[in-house]
Amino acid sequence: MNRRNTPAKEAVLHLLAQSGKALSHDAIERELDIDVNRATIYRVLNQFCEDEIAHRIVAEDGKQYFAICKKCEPHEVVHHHFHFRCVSCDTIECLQIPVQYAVPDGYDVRHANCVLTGTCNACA
Amino acid sequence: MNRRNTPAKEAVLHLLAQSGKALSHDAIERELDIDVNRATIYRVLNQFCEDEIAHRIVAEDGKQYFAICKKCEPHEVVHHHFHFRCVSCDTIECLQIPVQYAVPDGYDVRHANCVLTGTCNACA
DNA sequence: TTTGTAATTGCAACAAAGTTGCATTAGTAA
DNA sequence: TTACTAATGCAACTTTGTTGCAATTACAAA
Repeated sequence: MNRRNTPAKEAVLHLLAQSGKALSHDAIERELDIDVNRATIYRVLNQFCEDEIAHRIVAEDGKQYFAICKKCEPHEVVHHHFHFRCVSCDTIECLQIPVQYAVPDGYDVRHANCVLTGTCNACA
Repeated sequence: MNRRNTPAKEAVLHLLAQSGKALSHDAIERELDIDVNRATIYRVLNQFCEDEIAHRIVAEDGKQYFAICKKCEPHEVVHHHFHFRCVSCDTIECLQIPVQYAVPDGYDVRHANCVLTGTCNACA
């Protein structure tokens, strides 16, 4: 499936890159300059994840958040870092802190979804 | 608000305790011996979390899972351990592995939601 | 430039998870 | 037994995310 460049993709990509944070679908829809249908935004975001342009985090609110973080560009085998959700400013950011663990024998970890919640330094 | 003992609460509590895993609402509804309304199950589960009898984990599927784990009974200030979701047997269990991190200055962590995903030793 | 194909989009309908208002039922303390 | 109020069931609703389908549109090839 060849990818095509479209205004919707460009706008979402730009927004994610420029925000530097993990954004939920509704935040993206709200902050986008142009009008893009909800379904389209989801499709674009899912495609970004498929193509490993962005990664997806599921927060405690059960919602998906999408982020592009340069630091994890060279996708490691276990490209996992903590995320921080600030309850005050309601944003999620990627922390450059690797998730460290040692699982019991026989366990095979393919993915990690780690979100810390609290207040960030800007809101302290 | 005084708590009352009811068949629904007892059944859910017993199921959670006996399963030893983190269960989603629908798994609970399915495995319960008695019929309990969906809304009631949610209310019971939320109450357990409020009373710190159980804890809630949100997995990558965006669903809430509830668990009672004896090991974390004496609720530490930061009572956080990893959870493991096995994609093969579709269960979530509490790992007795503490979540370790060092957040940047000014960040105040109140809660952690960490789920590792892969295959467990039973399914390897 | 023009054209053809398939990727993309919008719309509407849908599914799943979870919550809530309200009337009824049922613990439990007095 | 009684009275009070917590708990329940039901139905309606909200939110998040997905999907089928017809209409557009990006883009490579002619």
